[in-house]
Amino acid sequence: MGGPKEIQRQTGVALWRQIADRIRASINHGDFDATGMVPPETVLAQQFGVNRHTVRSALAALGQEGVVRAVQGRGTLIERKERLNFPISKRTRFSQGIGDQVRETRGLLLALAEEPASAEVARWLKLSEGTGVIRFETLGTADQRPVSRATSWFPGDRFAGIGEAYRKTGSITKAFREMGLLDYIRAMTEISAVHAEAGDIADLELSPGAIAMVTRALNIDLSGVPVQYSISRFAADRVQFTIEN
Amino acid sequence: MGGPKEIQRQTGVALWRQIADRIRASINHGDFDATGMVPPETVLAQQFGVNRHTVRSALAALGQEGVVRAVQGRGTLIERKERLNFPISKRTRFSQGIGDQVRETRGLLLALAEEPASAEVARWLKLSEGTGVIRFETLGTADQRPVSRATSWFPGDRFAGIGEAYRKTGSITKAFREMGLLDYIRAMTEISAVHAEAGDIADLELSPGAIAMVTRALNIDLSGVPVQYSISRFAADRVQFTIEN
DNA sequence: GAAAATTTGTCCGTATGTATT
DNA sequence: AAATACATACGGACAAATTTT
Repeated sequence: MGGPKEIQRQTGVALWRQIADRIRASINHGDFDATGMVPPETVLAQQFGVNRHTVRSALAALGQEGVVRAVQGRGTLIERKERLNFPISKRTRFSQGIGDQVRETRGLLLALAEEPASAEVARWLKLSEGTGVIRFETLGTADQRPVSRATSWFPGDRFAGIGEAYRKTGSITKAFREMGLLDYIRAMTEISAVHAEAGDIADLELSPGAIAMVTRALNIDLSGVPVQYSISRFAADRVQFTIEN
Repeated sequence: MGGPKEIQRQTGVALWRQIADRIRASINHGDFDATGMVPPETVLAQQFGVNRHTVRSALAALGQEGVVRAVQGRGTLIERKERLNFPISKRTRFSQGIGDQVRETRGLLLALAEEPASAEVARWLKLSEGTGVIRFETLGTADQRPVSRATSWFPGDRFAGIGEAYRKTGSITKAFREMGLLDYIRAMTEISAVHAEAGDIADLELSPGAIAMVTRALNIDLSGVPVQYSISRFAADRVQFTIEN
């Protein structure tokens, strides 16, 4: 396909938008399946008979959609996506819910600290502000792909040593069990969506402009005492949530 | 603040990124509260000592974040955002949940049609594929701002005439009541986030690159019979969802 | 391992179109 | 009608990252 593709000027539809639509269609049609990449910008520019910058605008739009991901020096990769489903219920656990969808799930402890509770953390954990809490920074992966980046807080007195337990097991549920907490309940989950920030892009291997779904969740024990408050940031193009009532 | 602002070249951080960060900071600092708008691109370009296109890259990034919204011929408006909270539970209803957060909520019926059920709709409503269903296209607004754009399907035989009832009342709950269905339950809700498509941008008054949260939900009556399946698209920067267990 | 080629990223400059004031 | 302001498109130059030679 050497000749210039049929895109039209002065129609009220911007060239970059027409080109983006055509490239998306080609991707969906499987034209680039051999390489998994879009042709170089210079090649596309020549094929469409436009300036390279116009092609870049088109690819930028597709990047925002999550259809492609540009890598400097390498090329523009086509993103394949299968979404993991996270069921949210009283029994919500990270690894359990998606256990049947992937081969391997892991929780990696990035950082662990003991600190005084902020006003927000204290409110959710029903502690006095400044009480000692344990903070986890964890990365959730499924099949070697990062899926979520979470910050969790636990009451410090009750769960001293939970860091070790988590390192050993790679699971909050199992760590709780080692600490004598046999069961817990998801009391509240809040979900919103934002544009990925620099930290998300690094931790979750996202492209700039990607979407992060942010959840704030509270877990309580069977007598209603808060045991974990966490803020998680998910790679939006790799997950969805379901609530079954 | 007349002179050129301090942005640095050759630091490994792109000029447009530095400028975006500075403009965001100025907005948060309230520097532009008088007009509610960012200064014109040409002015910013001069202030920062860069080309207008570099400023445009910065503003485009802020547009993606939802911080600003450019309007051709007018200027670049600063977006104020207060997020509406949508509780999701067995008793989930659009207007009820957010009733205490806004002064006025409305549901507007954009389109109404009777059609044969697609495979997907039939599966959720537990009908045979091709059975007659009623399709609603509705726009949800809160305080004159569009919040959600929903497509809903109802079993055609049971709810013939529901369009009229909805037009009169502006509420699904009340329309159901007029049809003799006094109560219903939210059985399932699925939440994901995507980049807004052209339709979202038009209906929800979003900027290109904004985020849409997509929910798929099923309502059933008290004996478990499906009464409504709907796919809704929310302006992500105006909403959040909470699940209370 | 080093050099060259390839490919995307950033920035500037200019011109013209389109929408609003 | 004119001025203002954003939108699109082109052209060039160089930087940065990766792959190939």
